[in-house]
Amino acid sequence: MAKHINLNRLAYFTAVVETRSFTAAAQRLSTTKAVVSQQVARLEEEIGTTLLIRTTRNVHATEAGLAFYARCITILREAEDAFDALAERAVKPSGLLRITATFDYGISVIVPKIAAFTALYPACEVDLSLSDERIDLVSSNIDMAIRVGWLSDSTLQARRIDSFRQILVASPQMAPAVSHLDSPRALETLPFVANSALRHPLHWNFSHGEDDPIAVRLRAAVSIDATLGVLAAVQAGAGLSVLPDYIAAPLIGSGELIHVLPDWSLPIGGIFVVFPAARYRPAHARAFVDLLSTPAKRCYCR
Amino acid sequence: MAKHINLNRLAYFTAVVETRSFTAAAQRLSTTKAVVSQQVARLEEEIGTTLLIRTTRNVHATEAGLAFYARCITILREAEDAFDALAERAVKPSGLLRITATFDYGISVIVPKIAAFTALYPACEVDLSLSDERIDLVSSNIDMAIRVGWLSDSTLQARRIDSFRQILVASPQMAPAVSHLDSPRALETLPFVANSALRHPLHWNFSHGEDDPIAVRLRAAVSIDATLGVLAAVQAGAGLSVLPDYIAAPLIGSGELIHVLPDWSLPIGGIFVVFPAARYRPAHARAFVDLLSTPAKRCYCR
DNA sequence: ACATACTGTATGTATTTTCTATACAATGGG
DNA sequence: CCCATTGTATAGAAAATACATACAGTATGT
Repeated sequence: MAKHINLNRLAYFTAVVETRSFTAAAQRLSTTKAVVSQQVARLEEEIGTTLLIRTTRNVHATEAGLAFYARCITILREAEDAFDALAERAVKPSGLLRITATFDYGISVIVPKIAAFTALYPACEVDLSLSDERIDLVSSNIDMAIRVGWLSDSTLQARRIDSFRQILVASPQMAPAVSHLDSPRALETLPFVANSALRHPLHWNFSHGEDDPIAVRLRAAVSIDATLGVLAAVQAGAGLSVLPDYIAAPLIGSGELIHVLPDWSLPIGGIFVVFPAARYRPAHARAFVDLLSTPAKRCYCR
Repeated sequence: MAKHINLNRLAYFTAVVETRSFTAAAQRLSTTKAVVSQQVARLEEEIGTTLLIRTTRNVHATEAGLAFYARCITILREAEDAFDALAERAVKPSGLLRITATFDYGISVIVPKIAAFTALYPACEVDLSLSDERIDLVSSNIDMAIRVGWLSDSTLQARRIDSFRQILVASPQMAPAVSHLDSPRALETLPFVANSALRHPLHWNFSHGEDDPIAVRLRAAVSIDATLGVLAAVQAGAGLSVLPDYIAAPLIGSGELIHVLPDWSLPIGGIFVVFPAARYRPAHARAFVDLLSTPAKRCYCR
């Protein structure tokens, strides 16, 4: 068996056959005739067959050369098509985009974005997986994950696409107990719905203007490991809790929740999009991130 | 438009997809994993798309990579077929073999050889062009020419496959005039049929044993430019002439011609097969030359 | 839990291949 | 017969590839 086949030489050979000239072939390939001559010579050497008969004035293919040429052009045509298809895919978003996001942010922010995205790029399909677990992007073949809070795993490529405020809320039925509060200290005796998905569900730093933040340790009446569950508990009157603005703001606006201690603020969190460690991002992923990064016209608080 | 496509990288990529491992792919290609890694990385760089997602423990193709892989395997399969077809053609004689030969030698020697050749290689067809002219092998797309005598054109590749004696003959009806001759000198007054296809149709050097040859200049009663025409003239009694042994011997054996001055010999000529200046000879041409070179069991003179 | 073996990648160097820039022999046209 | 043009040859430069090794990360086996 021959060592290895060098497919790159096929292009030189076909160019010579088609132009019936080494010089013209060199021009078409924008190289020199010496290179074309050498490449074709090596091709013939590799396959041990004379493909072209050259005189100083004329070039034409042998019988074997003609048969080989016929195969070459289909091979080259197919290769070109394959590369073109990739290039098109790289430029024009298409195909299936697999996303994972947390329940809360996914439902309230990502789903509307996806709707806008598929309207913009009809060639794209989106598969959204809502889960608060940290799924392995590679083994699940996921193009991007939307993660809320603070990044822990640093091996993956991430990009901050948004930030969120955390808001202390209560149900309107608790208004009598919370509307007169003027310091976070007073919260320590009130029932609190803990979000056990957080790293420190009961420890909160409240800031007021330029003053130093006040660290408060709350008392968990209920612990739930999903933000939307916390919301339900709060709405059911189980206690106060902290919710991200993208959840709380609409409900505060509609009066379904009340903003407790509105002059005090909690740390700002980040929304990150995380990618598998791929060198080149597919076009649909790039396009979706662009859409995510465009400033939404939402203005939850204030 | 991208610079240039390097088709050689496709083999590396497909090997990784099929083995699901860079290491295994390297083994299959009998190279190192570092090379495979680099080649695939460059392929991805060239096309600007991530084809494979690698973790330290696992490799699998992206959506784009899978689509590209599907195209790659057909391309590689076709290329392999194309090269295999060439190799087979180089090994197993097949296809059309174009030969040109002189009328005389062609008819008396080549045609029987061709019959044997096509019987031996049923996949071969032979196109024999009988002509005493020196045809241009390249422009006529001829695989080999059988030439008789002495080579003049040295740019072509040639190989001596046979030699022939030249025999002074006459028709039996001239026997009274020639049977008593004992020296070539006596020929100068006899009618001679000149073969004007030769370079010096009337000038002949007769040798006798170890003596110096005797140069004789003959008188052309008739000039004909084809050996078979000369034969016909001789048989018609137009005069003496010199014929190659492969023509004369059978006729002498059957008594249709007589050998004049049988103790004197004329220069030995060569039979040459001439090829176009191709580096690699097609298999059917090689096989035919092999057949030509096998010593025929003919023994015309003596 | 921890050592281990194995993964893919990175790096530096050697080797091969390809390119560039000539010069050259051969050939056909004017 | 001169001259332009053909394909090839050659040497040196540049690039690509191969090789050997080292490394970081992670499954696996105990």
